[in-house]
Amino acid sequence: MNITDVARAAGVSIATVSRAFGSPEKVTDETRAHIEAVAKKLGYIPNSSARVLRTRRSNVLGVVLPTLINPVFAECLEGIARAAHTRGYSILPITTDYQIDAEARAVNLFIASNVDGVLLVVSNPAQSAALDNLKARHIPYVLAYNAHDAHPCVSVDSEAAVAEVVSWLVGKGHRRIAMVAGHLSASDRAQRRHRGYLKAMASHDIAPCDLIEVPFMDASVEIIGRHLTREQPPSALFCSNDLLAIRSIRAAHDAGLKVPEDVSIVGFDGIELGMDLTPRLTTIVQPNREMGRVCVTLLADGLAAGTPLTQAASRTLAHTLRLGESAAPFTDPN
Amino acid sequence: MNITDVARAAGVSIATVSRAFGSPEKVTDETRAHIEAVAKKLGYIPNSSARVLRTRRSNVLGVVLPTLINPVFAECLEGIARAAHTRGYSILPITTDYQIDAEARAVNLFIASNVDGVLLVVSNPAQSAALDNLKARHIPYVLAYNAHDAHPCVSVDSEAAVAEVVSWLVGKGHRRIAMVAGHLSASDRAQRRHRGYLKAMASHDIAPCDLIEVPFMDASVEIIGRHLTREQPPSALFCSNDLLAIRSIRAAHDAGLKVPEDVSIVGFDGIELGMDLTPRLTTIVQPNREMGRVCVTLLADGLAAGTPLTQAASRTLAHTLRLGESAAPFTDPN
DNA sequence: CTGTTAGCGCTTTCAA
DNA sequence: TTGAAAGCGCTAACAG
Repeated sequence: MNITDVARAAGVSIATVSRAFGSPEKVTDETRAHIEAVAKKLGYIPNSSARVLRTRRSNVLGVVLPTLINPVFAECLEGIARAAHTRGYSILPITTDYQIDAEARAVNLFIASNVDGVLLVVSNPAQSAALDNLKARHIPYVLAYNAHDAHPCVSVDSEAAVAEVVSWLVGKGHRRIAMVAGHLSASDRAQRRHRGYLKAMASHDIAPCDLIEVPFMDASVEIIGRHLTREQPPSALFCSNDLLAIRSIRAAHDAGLKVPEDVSIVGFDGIELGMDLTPRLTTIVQPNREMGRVCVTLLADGLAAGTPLTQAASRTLAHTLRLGESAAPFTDPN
Repeated sequence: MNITDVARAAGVSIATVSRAFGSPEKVTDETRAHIEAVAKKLGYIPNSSARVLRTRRSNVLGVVLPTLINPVFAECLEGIARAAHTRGYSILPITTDYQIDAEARAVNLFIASNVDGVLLVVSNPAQSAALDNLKARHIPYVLAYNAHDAHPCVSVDSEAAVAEVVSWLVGKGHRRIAMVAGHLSASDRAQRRHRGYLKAMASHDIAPCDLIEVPFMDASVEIIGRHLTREQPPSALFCSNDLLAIRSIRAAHDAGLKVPEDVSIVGFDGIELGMDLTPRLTTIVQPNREMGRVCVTLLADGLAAGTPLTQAASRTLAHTLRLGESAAPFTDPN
């Protein structure tokens, strides 16, 4: 079932069939209707491999994300999918599970697939074979959540956001505020947030606590628990993401501590689920869906205009501090 | 940068380059190494549109899921992605947001893309244009989470699972057990679970409560709350999925009820997050990743064997009841 | 407005 | 083992 079959059945040339589908305005309403009817009866669907091969355009955007288990990226992907669909693009999403070489593999697949543009969340934009490859081939790309001078990025001002939430905690009387993060080396996001934490603490003339680094998600509850039960435990935990905040709440509970009475816990990301949790998560909200939407817009507009996308296209989106129930004013346990 | 460039640079014919990539054994080790070196230097990546057009094989599996916001499907997709990668397939995932016509559109896209097989979670397998289309074109497909006689399906025994958790509640003294679900019409899963609930209640000679139907996720907390504060409120809530269970916990809290002391709440799905919540979710665990893996295996094996996939290939995977902290023995409030 | 035709990059006979 | 050449389905000149 191909264009030739349809042409024969409709009694027209393949060129006319092609036009009826690709540029309907170049064909009489009558013949177009006829061809559509015939095509429908035959169940004809144009072969996109052939079309892509011929036109060198796929109307596909490649998407590289760390994981979909973290709802942040699932939400972002929903935003991407919706915006892409609106603009006539399909998406080809790949998850890397935080493996850097998977980023490069994904990009190779995208190149083979003739994607028109790529949207990525990478580990380290400063040093990325995947990005080098895209740049060398002049394939338009945008980074989401990452922030780097040399690349077009859509992100929030992490340092400012962290400063905001840390200042809020300080304003509520907290002094022993510890930060919880995954491996800092796994993402520039965690590093930025950590830097924000250090700066914020310094700006309030408070000594930062040692970073609570959680190398494996499985062990996180246990590790956080150890820090909550040590001598002079923190009265507040700033978690690098909401998933860690959820686990911190669990760890507190296991340690016999009440949240927020005994320990305040704040997150970062603003996953939608956080609003339905008990206690509601206090967190920095990033506009995750919007983030995806803006990336697609940048890509699609650049593609439409034929202008290459550069770092100048970068956008910083607004974040908000969502006050939930997982953080409260400091109360002296003594 | 195409096969011709590489051939020229390597001083061989394009056929030899093609073989060096596609069937290395048909080429001398020496020439293969030479071609690989040249190709690498040139950054050559074979154009898959051309390959697919020529071979009519894409090594791509289409995947249709309702949404990735529900972690059940995100987890399943992780299983799919991993298994697909292992077997040399890429995946092309599409989310429908529970819109039936989006299922059909996705399948059309898959056909245009020459996918080798399709994995779906549909709304209603009994009546699905998407499935009809796949069947008519002899494209191998498997359903996940759905269960239907006429299609190859990978699922758990929902009715048995629901019976298990309801019996557990009854065994703990609960009698007023209500079920919470989204629109029943939106998925056969919810319908099956509801049927399981009715049967289980009947088997214990307990009158079922009216179904608490939650049409929109946004309003769910409020709606569930109304049911918890009515005259003779249920002492236990069986939720059709974990996301609803989380919202039910929220609703209970808002109504001034303690979970599980005042009301027991159980879910269905076994999302990984449930284990880290406070209280830990009591729920029926489906092997979500495994589900994805099995689907891919079925598809890939069928493709390798060249045998069409039929309902005979269906698999029922084992579920488990995970006892968390959100459900406890019934205590009379008086 | 419609038809003819070349060719996108690749795989695969068929011959050498 | 390698090369020459046909052709997968489609689009876009170009001609009429």
